[in-house]
Amino acid sequence: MARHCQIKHLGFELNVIQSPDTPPGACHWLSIVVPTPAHSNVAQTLSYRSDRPVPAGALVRVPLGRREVLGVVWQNDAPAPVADLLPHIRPVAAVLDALAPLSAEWRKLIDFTARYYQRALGEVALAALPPQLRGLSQAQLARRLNRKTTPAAKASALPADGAAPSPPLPVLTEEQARALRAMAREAGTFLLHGATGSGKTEVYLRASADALAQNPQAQVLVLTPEINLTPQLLARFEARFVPLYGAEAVIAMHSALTPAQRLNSWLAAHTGRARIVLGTRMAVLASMPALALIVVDEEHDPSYKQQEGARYSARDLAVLRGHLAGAKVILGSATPSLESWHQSRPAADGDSGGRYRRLGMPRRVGAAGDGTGWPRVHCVDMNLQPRGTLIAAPLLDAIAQRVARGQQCLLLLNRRGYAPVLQCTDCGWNSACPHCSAFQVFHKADRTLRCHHCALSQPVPRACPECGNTDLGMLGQGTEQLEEHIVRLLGDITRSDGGAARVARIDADATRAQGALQSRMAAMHAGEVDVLVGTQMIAKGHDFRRVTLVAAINPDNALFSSDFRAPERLFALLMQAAGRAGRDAALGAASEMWVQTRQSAHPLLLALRAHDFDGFARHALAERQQAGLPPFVHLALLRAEARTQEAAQDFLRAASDTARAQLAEDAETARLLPRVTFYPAVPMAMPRVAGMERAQMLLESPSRAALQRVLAAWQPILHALRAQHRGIARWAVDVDPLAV
DNA sequence: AGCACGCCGACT
DNA sequence: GTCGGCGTGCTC
Repeated sequence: MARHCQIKHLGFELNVIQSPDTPPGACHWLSIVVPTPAHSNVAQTLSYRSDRPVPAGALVRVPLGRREVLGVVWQNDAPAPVADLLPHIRPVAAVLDALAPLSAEWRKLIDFTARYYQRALGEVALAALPPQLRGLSQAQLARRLNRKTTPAAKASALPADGAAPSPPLPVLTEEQARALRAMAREAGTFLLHGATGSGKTEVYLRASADALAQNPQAQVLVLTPEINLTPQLLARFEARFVPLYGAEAVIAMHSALTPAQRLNSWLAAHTGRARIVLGTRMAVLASMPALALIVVDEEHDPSYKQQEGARYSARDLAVLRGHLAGAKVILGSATPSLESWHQSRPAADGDSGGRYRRLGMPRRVGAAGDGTGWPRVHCVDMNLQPRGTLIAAPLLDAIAQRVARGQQCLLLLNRRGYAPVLQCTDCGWNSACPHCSAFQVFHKADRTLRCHHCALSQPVPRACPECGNTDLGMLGQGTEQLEEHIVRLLGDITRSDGGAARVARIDADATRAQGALQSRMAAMHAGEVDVLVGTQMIAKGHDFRRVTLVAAINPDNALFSSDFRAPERLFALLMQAAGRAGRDAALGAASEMWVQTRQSAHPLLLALRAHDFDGFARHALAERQQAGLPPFVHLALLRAEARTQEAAQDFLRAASDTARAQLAEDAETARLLPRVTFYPAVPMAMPRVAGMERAQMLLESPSRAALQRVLAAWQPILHALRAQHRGIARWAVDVDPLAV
């Protein structure tokens, strides 16, 4: 082969020296990644040949079975495949050489992601590319690229000569300046712990400006939990950088884009035309050849963890990617995840400290004197309220006063619908979903019973389906009922302008229609709403300048959840919600946060009252350490779905037994076994969804590496076992699961 | 995942 | 006699 290639390179026609088992013209063996699903037995890369050299990272179209698919060259001039495979090797169909190859750094990132989260390389690689790229031929791609660089597009994309002077930048607070100086001094990952209103976004903007100014190619990646909840972040980046670098320089990347927009965004990032990519978790895998800075806003947000397919944490991958690319990483939050908090602990005696550098900004911008401009927290003890109270009298009073003064209120209730359960007062029938271990929720707006876990939706029965009793009762309260309730209670309250109080609701039901969320948010901003009722959707991202009262109506569930992260999430939600009140420092001191609870002495609520994240984190981390939970141990889950709970658990038990037996046989893996605990298979917290029984098994280890090695060795065992357990509909490994 | 091939019921 | 149900099996 080598001789053949060498001579061909000199321009000779050398078909004569080909032996019968050598395909004509083939002299470059390529390992190529193709879109193979996680649960397939296809190898990670497939071998193809090409008669001309193809660089690693190149996008190619290759035949796969009857189809032609998009692939990425993982290794060029790979060693010749084993002899019995040779006759099956097919040639590459086309090389999309209009595009620069994907960088080695990107390939390393994808490779790590696939291995760490136990998925097929091809699945991860192709999922990171825009779907439209799969269907594009070489010619179509070339046309697309040309269209993007027409003179007209170029002219409009570039800032005008002698552009209007950009508005003056805000003066930095001492804390902001200090944080920026610290980031400028060293490389690595920073945890920016900044109170709501302390000006974290301005720090992101300045750090981005620095990175972009240092190198005319440099790119910045900004991750945000949900882009439609944080339009203000995108608006601020555009306002700051479009005048400097042109309209094409700031692009969005998220799943709500049309396929064409997604392709365009990806191409802009890949070619370097985009200097700033602002996106959701998917954007962490975008090709950005000159990445210099990654910002992860609200780094504690659970939506950074992908919940299907490759279940990666975009926040964790951002840190890794920063390391691979030599880019700085800023993790920003008012309530950091306990993982990041622990990872950023300062060095102390006997402890070399975490790998991140922690930077604090406790003060709100414009806070007067020594105050922090933080709202006061009131806890209402619901044990002292009449049974069934939805809004306690003192809270209602406070709301009425605010409304009369022309100020806005936010009421948080994390339950959609009117009532969570419908029940017969006679025979005990209730609205249990026939397909899920959950209740169908009563939605009054369209008179339906709806299960929030499967698609089931049916008209509300007029009478009990079991006994015919027409007296059906409701249990619990949701946002619809809260809205109705507050409208009635505020009926005789008039606003300062003499009008009636206006109530609006924002939750997944109220905002299903296209643009409904935006229009309701706009009405709120315009002051056309006095009281906004909603789920946690309203606690995130949006700054409502005139809100001076925020109330959590019934947050107690989270205090007793079986999910060990529930308290952390609740604290973040309440802290975030409190931050919505009085964003203007002038109003901040006059603002209030109300919490209705039966647990007013709970340490979490005491910490909230004192605005003491450090205290909460210290307490929560001590609990985690004692209970042997992350970040002090590493977890992985094996999940299985089957028609019966028994079948699902049988599979998990077999997986555990086989794994331990096989791992023990090999000296290399036997060493790891004592370091990894296999817990018994148990039903999931929600055991039945859409007619499928779900079970899971927890694996725990103090060593990430040991857990990884065991999981990797487990993979082929699981594939083989699946064939024996026919009842298993699906199985998946979840590394670093959010909830167990 | 696609997309085959492959072996058993109601129709032009 | 065919059209087609989706059960197993492969993809360099």
